[in-house]
Amino acid sequence: MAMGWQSVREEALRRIQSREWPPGGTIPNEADLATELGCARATVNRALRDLADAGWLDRRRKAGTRVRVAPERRAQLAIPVIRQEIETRGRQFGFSVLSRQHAPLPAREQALLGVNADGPAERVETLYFADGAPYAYEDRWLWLPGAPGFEADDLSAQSPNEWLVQYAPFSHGTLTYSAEPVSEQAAGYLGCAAGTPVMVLDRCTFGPDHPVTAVRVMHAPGHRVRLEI
Amino acid sequence: MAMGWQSVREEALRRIQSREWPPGGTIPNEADLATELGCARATVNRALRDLADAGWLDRRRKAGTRVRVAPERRAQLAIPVIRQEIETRGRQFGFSVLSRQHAPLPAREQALLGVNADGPAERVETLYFADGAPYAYEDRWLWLPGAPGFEADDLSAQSPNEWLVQYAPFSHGTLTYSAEPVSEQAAGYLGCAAGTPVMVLDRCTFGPDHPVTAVRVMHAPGHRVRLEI
DNA sequence: ATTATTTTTATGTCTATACATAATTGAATC
DNA sequence: GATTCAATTATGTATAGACATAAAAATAAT
Repeated sequence: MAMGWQSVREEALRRIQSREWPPGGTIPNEADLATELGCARATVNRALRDLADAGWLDRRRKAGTRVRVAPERRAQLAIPVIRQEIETRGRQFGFSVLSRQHAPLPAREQALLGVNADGPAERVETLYFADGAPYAYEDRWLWLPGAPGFEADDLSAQSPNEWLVQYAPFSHGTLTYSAEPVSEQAAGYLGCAAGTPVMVLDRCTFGPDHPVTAVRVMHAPGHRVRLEI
Repeated sequence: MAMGWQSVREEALRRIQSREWPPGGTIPNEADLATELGCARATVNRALRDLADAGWLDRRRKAGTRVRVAPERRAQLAIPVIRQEIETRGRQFGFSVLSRQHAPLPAREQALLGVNADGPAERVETLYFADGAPYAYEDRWLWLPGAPGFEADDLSAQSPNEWLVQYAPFSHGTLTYSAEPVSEQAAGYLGCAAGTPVMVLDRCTFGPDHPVTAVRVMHAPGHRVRLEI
């Protein structure tokens, strides 16, 4: 009857979903399960640890393992890299840098990035296309010390979006989606009426120590953000 | 120098982020690393497996372990349970069931859930409040065979949202966010002008075998969806 | 009754060893 | 050169055993 950890995981998940192990209840300990299933405790441990990571179980030393009443379900969203987003749908990717200039960080971006005004910064406005049609308008502020080499790149080969993925990949940050009426300016770029509801993504990116960039992406009307659970 | 797997993970991540192990490059094999760091291969294995799960490394048998060029960063979104969403911000949760009736599944929901029209279904409209102010309007369709017991509940104690979390927790599904002009009816409930841009969440939930529910949630203007990476 | 202390226990982790498996490498063959 | 097949190798997994650790439970002291 020897089982691998994946089989143990399956069996345990089956018992959870069938309520053989009811929500909130304590399940048998690792040693007993190992005996019952005919495998080593380490194998059971790996399976149960995996289920705990996935949010099905709660484990605490001595207290034992219990079935989560409301399994913590997390939806995962792959970080949007616009080129990928477009090309995986079989459409032609394109972009055009609308403007690029050095300028002091506006107050809003200073606050988002937690930087003082004095650092050198650059603003880049970019329009992205899918099959030639406007896909998104991006207004990006870079804190230059956080993105060394960006200044020198002419962005002819790759978009700012891709540049950052390639040269400043080791970062964390936050994404915030909201629904807003599109600004008059962005409406012009996106080819829609001003005030049309659009998905706006505000994204802040930080390197290990320093802030890197704050971006506002206004998607063309109809854009959807899809997550799986 | 003996290190636990977490220290090994830290050290490996440090080498990746410092480019001591450059993007695209192959890193030393587990056995060598174990020797270098003074621990067992299993410990290194666990650390590297974890980094691979997190998207930093690519591992293939025989081919070895290499550093991902563009680390796959995923943002995680906790599944929105409206009560939690509101209460974690220190606001008072409330809800009111606007309507509840049996009706055949409309074509749109049939398609979303992959069900034929014949099954019994129920529609529930709910308005959610935060500190007494409208927070979201929910239009939910339930496929009753997938939610046994729902019909009998009078929803006085808990909202449909919570009912499902509690009684049909073992599910998967999809979430789709979009920005749309609010319908005239929903605008009335939410207390805003018709056509105002709002975040709309379409959510389909499936049990292990059967569909359960299709929901459309229209959030009050200004709603934000925040993800961390 | 309350508090402090010890014991118990289930999970967390590490180790050495072994074998399994996928995939590359290289040799043998056509 | 192309194809087939075997050898090699790095990761994947399983195991028994050991000790660590957190926290509950039991006990002792106040």
